[in-house]
Amino acid sequence: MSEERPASPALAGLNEAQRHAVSLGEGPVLVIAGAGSGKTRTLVHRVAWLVEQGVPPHSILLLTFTRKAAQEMLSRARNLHPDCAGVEGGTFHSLCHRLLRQYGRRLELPPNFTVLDRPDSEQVVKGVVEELNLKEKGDKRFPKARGLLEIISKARNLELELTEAIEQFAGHLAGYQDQILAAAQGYAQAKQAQALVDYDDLLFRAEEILRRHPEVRGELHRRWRHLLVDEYQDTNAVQARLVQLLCDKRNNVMAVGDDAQSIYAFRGARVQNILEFPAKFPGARLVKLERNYRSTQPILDLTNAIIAEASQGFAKHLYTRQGQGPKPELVRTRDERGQSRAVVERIRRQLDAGARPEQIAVLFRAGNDSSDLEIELTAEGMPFVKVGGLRFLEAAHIKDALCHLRVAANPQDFLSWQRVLMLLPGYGPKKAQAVIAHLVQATPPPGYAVALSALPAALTSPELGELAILMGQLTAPGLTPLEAVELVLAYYEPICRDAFEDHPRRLRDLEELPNLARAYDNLTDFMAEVALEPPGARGEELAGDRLTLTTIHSAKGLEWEHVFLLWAAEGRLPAGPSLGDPEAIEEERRLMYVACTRARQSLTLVAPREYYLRGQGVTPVGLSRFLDQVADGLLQKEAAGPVFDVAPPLGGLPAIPSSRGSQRQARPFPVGGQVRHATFGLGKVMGYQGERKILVHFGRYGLKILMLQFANLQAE
DNA sequence: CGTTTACGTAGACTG
DNA sequence: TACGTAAACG
Repeated sequence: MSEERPASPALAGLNEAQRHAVSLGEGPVLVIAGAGSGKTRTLVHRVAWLVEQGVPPHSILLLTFTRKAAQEMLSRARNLHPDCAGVEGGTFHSLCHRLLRQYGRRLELPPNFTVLDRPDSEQVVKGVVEELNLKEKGDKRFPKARGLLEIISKARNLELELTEAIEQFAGHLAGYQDQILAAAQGYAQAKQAQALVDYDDLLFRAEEILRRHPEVRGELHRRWRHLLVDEYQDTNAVQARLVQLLCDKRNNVMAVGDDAQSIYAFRGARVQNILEFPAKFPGARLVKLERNYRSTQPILDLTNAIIAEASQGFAKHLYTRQGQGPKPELVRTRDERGQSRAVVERIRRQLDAGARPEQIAVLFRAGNDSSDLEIELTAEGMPFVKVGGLRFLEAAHIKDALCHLRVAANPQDFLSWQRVLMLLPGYGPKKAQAVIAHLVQATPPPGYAVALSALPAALTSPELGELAILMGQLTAPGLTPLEAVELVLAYYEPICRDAFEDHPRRLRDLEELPNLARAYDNLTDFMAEVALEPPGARGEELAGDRLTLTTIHSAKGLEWEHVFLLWAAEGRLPAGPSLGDPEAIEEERRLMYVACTRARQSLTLVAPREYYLRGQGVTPVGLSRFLDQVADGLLQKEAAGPVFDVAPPLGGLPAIPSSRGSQRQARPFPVGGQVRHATFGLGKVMGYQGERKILVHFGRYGLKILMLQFANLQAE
């Protein structure tokens, strides 16, 4: 590198374009940062540079896509200039949350409001549907709470009338329009009545405050003089307006992003925000970062070719001085099993060649696209972490525990009350509702604990007495979140033990809660932070020495030495539902681009020639159009060896040729017999898959394919 | 008898 | 995992 060494640490070690962006003076700036072009580095140095220039750290606000990203950037900035410790950072949602706590009273929102996550919102919607009797008995086609919420949320995010959203995204539900409208209205009312706020509300209500209250705006303008926004390509319309509202006349805003990596249109993100930035902020300076520091030239050649076909966006062409490496490899396999085996085989080779597991990732479009591979990896004894699956916070047992804290923080949160009450033996929906009806009459805390002990005899029980005691303890003044969590765990652990067969694992999860709570000094803050950005699923800390399996969405911003992409096939990437819609196809293209640009050294794209489609049986599928359009020379095309192309015997389950692993006894359990599994409990043997896998149907968990070697089944 | 609980089965993208 | 239905509970 030929860059000179400036005296300023904030300008050290940057290339020319980066240094230019970092050291621009006042006024709006748009940084178009190609994949791997040092976007984060640029933001970090910009923060440090501003501080070096004498800008007070607390007057700088850094908005990022995840809280973790903000923390990482600020900690790196601190290394450049210690005063950066005072810089404020977070996500749009966390910012709005803070604003609502502080100024929410102006919208008649009490400061102890509860933030609803997705499943919470579904519960509320479900309650509304029941209460308003929107669904006719036995109507199977009536949309589920999840579907209703999807439309409601989509309409809000895209800022459409609900009727339009139905028409556009759920034409098949047109017949239910009135019910959907009523559900949406009831949902809004329920939220208002119980001081509940969902993710969308956080943004819209914060905007409302800023719009309606110039004095708040003024206060914030005096507080934050410089605004930096990361991942601008994934902001939605409200977020873009929030940025404008947060800027005063000087428009000291730096937006950083890559229009080629916009992959959240499905939830309202607008690529247009970044494309329109120069128009919205007159005088904006545009800086393009096109030098890539991540990937080898052959990988960049491919990704450039993929994105070159995109229909709109800032023209840019990434280049690197990283030098050469292997061409991206395209592997066609017969079917999904072949895909899994091809990937396992190659990973094995890479590990043998000295690669570290944490430097290898397997990417895919949808959460379930990796299920077969997961079986294969488990069979081979290759440990992995899966990112983008169920969130820690959404696991039933974690929610159970947290709901106790939530009612302590916000006694009006009847949704959480319901959950808390239904954990008691003998309390189902009806009885819980009856108890809540009494609570509604009571005065807020400490009256709630009292009200619980003053219920009519028919509604009480010894267990409810325990709960009343707990609630009394939780509402004690000056209780720290840590103490509160300990109290709840002491109460909840026995319940968890009774409720779940796999309680050992769940209890281990629960042990994490005190650790999380330790960092907060009041309960309301703790609850809000946990709801807004749940701590990574278990595994995040265990990630060392393991492969990563992740959805492309969750891989955003990350990189690995070796990257595999599963299902580079029509119908998967691009995904089936997108096929009819040109804009959706463009987003799929960007997904392919994001996936491929995660790779540093090697990139392997796998595409089975057929897949199983529910209802249609085995269907042949073509190579993803995004790879088909690309010049031949860019890919190393490889058919997987014959071992991957073994045809499954017709009419039966495919037998897997197994090379490793010792079989003790071929089929130790009779088909149709009962077996017991430590986690899944009692199940019925449905059959075998090859010599090593057994199919068992477990009542609660459905059909499972288990490795005989590891499953530890007991005949029953 | 109304409720709770247990059971069996269909259904799923992406945060 | 979630929902609808059927058995068991009180």
